[in-house]
Amino acid sequence: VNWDPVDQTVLANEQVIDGRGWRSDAPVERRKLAQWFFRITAYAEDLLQSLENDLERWPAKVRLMQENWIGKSRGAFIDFAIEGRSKNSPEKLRVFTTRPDTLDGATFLALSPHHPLATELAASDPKLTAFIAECDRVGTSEAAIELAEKKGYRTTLAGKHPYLPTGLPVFVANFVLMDYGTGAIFGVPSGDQRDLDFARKYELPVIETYRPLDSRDPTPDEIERYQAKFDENPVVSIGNGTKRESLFHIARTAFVDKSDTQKVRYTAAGFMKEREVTPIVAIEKAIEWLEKNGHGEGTIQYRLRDWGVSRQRYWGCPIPVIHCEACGIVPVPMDQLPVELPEDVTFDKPGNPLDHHPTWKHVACPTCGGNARRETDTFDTFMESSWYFARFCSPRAPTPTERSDVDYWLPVDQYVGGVEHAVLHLLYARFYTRAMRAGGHVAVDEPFEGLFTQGMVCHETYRDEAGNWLLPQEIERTGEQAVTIDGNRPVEIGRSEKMSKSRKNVVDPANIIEVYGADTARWFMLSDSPPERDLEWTESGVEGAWRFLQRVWRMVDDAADALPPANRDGVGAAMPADLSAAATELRRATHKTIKGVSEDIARFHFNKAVARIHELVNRLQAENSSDAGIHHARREALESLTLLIQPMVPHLAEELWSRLGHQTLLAADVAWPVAEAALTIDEAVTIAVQVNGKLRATIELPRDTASNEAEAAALADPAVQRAMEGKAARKVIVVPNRIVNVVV
RNA sequence: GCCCCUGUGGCGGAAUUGGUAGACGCGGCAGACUCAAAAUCUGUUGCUCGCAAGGGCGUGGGAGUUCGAGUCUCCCCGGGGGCACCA
Repeated sequence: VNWDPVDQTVLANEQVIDGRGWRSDAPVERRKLAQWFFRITAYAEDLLQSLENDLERWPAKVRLMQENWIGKSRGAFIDFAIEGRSKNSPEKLRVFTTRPDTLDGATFLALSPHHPLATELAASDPKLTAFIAECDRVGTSEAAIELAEKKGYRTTLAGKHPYLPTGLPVFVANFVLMDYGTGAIFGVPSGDQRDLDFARKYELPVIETYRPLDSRDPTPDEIERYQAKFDENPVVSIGNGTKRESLFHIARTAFVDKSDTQKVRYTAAGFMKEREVTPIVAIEKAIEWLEKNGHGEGTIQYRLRDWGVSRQRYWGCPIPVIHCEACGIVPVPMDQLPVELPEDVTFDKPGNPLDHHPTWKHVACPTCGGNARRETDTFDTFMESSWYFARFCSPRAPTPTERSDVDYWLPVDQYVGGVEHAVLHLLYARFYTRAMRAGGHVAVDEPFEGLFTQGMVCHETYRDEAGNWLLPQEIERTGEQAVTIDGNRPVEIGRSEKMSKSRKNVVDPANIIEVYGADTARWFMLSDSPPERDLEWTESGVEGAWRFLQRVWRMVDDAADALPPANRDGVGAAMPADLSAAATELRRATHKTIKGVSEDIARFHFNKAVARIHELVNRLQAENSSDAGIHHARREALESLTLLIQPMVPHLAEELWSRLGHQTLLAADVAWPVAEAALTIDEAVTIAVQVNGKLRATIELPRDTASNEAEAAALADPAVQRAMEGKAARKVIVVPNRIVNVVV
């Protein structure tokens, strides 16, 4: 773990900045601590499989992020015989590799500084002890790793290659991780850039294992030039004990290719007869050979690590465990749960207040009654969010869940959240649900059937000449420039970013609601951009939304008195049988809008739904017919409009409903409108006519006009004839109700 | 470094999934109303040549497939995100 020696607490990777604690600025150490973990790795395969099979309504991006995070790798354990070891160390060193096919090129072995063998060697080697301590001082942050040099310490041990005479010196190396694979690796400089860099540094040979099929052998001239360049670190190639020529193409760049389609040529490959195969095939051949000859076995490794849930914090749920000298670790008995936090804690010194508390941690052992110590670590904050949805189904139940309730409600039909939880909350909750299933608390595997990841709200950033961040209301914009409101100091306009308190690019919803009302704020947010994308908050955009809502109100208010009486039961009045053409056209517009908006909302395309509503309003305002039927059609249109905007602007919609003469409550009493199918289809269609793929005319035809008639109509169009320049049509493509393309 | 997404007017974004590119909104321009302004309304608004009629060009760049490409394929460039001593 990352340990902050000043604050005396574990830090998450995100809280380590340039190798130092984010608050204390002290160099972070790596420390081995007794911590509680949840064995999420036991579900690695299950979690991975369900990503593909059970989460169709999750965004592909989130599924991919989880897939990468779980990080499944097919590979092999290889056991190398070790020479020069002490009597009680194991005979063989086991390494993990995803590329057993490159075994020919192995020229060294490397251990993690925390590998048991390294620890053992360090006991009698002060220099190695110092080297390991140095490795520990380097933080685990990205920046620290970037800066850290790849360093190795050459031990007196040597590994034996399974079938080649190559000697394999054993290093302890700072870049080998203890918690992935076996904590030991074999190095293949020709097939891995990092191994190549390492080989250069410690003057290890580079042995080719495979090369592109189309590569040729180097000419003597090239070898000479190559040798001149790298004479201090010669590249040699040995296959089956026979000396080969130097390999210029791996001089500086390792050849790393793991294609499952592209074959490569293996230059030696003692584990198979074939020479030209894909690496994927070669990997399986190598595993076969290892297993048959007792040098190792095929395996699958995951990058996913167990979930460390211990926190040295006061604000958390105490981990319900008691440590007893005599009985070991004892769970707190059911009847003593929940363990409650003491309220008389102090925060006057660094570290965990629960640990400092004079009495809280001293308890009797539930098993033997002797003196025992309560666990003072608390659970990670992600614990609670991992199962709240199950608890919410029956919040007052005496048990964690009530099966009849969770069976009824779960899984969650539609979950909405930010993508930043892709490999935090969303992964933990999936794991936790599986654990709850195993414990009989729920019956489902997956907590969230559908997932929608919405974007962030963004705003421009502003700073004064001193570099201080300014709130949007502290500045005044004029075109491209901006000045402070008070002192007319110049303001630098920065790029738009996710709203945050630290950058002050926030807009207080209370102000917006005060000036424009909540309906306007909602309407703008929904209309501006698709919800999965970031939203750029702009004053002018809000103004526009506000203007539109004013327009809708005026339109309904002006029209209401001339309409036929409202239908007490709901939408619309009975339509007269002999509707005018204009009225029918208006009805079509209404019903097409109902259909479109309903579909858009179901697909989360709120901005498109808003656009359609705009179109209907524009259409209604342009309507200037005055026959009797139009008033019926208008009532239907206005009431439908009111219903369609209700989910987005509920206050306005309720007012409109009332103004339209209704006594009922729109939100509670009135059903969502249903489009009449016959009215959602136009009788005439506009068909585009192309000549050689270029648009030359559009023609109006009745819907479903026969292809030969559409063709004739297209060819008769003067603009089309002009474009054809008197030539005969060689070919005419007709797509019904859509397009006619004339090829001349 | 590896993996993924993305690129459309001045801006946010549409485009029935291979069939009229730019819906709708913001912004701009012109006009009406007004003593004037605000508000509102009308028209116009991809670029370009043209008095006009009418052309030409156009979805980051280049090639390809197709009667037809924003949409499909390949290469390149830009932007964003995820992972990262993972052997």
